[in-house]
Amino acid sequence: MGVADQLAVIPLFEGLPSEHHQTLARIAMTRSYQKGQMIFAEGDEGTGFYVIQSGRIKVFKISPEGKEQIFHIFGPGESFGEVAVFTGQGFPAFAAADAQSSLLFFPRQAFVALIRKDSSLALNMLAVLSRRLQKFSALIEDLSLKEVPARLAAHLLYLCEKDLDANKISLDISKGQLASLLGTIPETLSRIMRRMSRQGLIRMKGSHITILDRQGLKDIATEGKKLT
Amino acid sequence: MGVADQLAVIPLFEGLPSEHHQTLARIAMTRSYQKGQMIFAEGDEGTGFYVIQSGRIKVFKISPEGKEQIFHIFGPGESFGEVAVFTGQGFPAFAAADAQSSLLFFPRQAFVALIRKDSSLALNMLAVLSRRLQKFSALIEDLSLKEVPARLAAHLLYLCEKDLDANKISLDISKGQLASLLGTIPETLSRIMRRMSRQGLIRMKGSHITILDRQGLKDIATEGKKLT
DNA sequence: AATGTGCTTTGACTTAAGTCAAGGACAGAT
DNA sequence: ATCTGTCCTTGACTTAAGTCAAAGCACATT
Repeated sequence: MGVADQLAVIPLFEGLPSEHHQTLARIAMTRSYQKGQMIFAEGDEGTGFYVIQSGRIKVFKISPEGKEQIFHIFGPGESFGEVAVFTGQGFPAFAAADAQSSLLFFPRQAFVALIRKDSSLALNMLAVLSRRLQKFSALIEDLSLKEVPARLAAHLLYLCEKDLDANKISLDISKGQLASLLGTIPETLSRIMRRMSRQGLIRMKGSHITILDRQGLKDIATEGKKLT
Repeated sequence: MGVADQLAVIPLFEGLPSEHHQTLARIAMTRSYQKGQMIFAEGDEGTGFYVIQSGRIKVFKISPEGKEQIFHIFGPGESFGEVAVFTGQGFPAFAAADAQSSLLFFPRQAFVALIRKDSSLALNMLAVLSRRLQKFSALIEDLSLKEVPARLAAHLLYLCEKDLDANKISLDISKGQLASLLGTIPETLSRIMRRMSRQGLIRMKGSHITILDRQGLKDIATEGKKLT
């Protein structure tokens, strides 16, 4: 399968005329990254953006004391680094490979030229950014208005909807990373998970989590209901 | 001055051919709001977005316990509510008038049709959303990685750059609102301001703040330097 | 099986920030 | 000038969550 065919099925490029997929494929450059390798740093000049072919990328910030807040973990078919393309300023965060990854890099100039010609591409991009803004809103809300148990409960429910695996979740990231994604630290996460287990809300075995009381979690996630 | 001329000078519509300003003016509808009046609620269907002619609008969320987090306070020439236009889902937050305000409402369908025809408009909108994403990134970083004194210090420095009023700031929002914007509560804000005064970093008199030690504030905002 | 390295858990402690409740201060209305 | 409501400040207290340090586990490598 050629690059153009891969592009045709990812949301950002969906519904475009296939000659545009050809053009996109022509301007894209493949880049590979080892697990742990940095893709760009906060402040780096935004010379283009990336689409993930395979692997996993985390976008994050680090405090002066070294604490890390993960903004988002992206998987195949998703894009990142677009913001810098349109603001003309540097990247607002760090990006690093979370696993061996293969990315497509789209250089800024060429891509902007393309977007000028194809309003569907522009609209798709607007939809992608809008959805990201929505996610960020949710994260801001969580960080400032909810406590950690509520964030964790919401996240578990989200995972189990996504995987629609009935009630079983298998974490594909480490618990340390999950903590950072939820804006907390591993110790706190661990303690809260234990409390949830004790209360019969979940069962835990390594990276496998079973949801035992969906309603109970919902109450903690949305209502102000407390975890004892 | 007609609406079209007003539109010509706001960032979102800058650089467009003037016949497009005419068209935009034709699809826009003027709406007025009293101070305190709700413009839309979280979850409301996103039938269009708004541009501010005059007044001030706050976009915010509320926790089940009633605590409020302000996401952004928008002034004349700025737009809000765009996200719902492009995701097709409901508004992700609340919006209310913070003062008597006059807004231009752009209905979704008509606006999307326009954006399809004019790629400069699309690019402008991409820039606006990208910049917002950048702001949100900064807010997330602040909320999860920094403590309140650092957020306040950063905000004060930001205000005094914006107004470039040498070292004097006059808050145009209440301290309660400032607290909500910084993700905290009035009591905490008050205490931290007092500590900053004691340390000779700022002088406070009602809603007038003078920055006495810019470097000291910078150290607190960016370095992990503590406020005693 | 033994070793080591990197996660995860646990406990004891500290701390930033929130809650509750009581005064002040200030502005507009009377 | 006085009232009255709203916002701001202050103090005493509580609490969620972070820090530090020490085990415990688990998996991969030798």
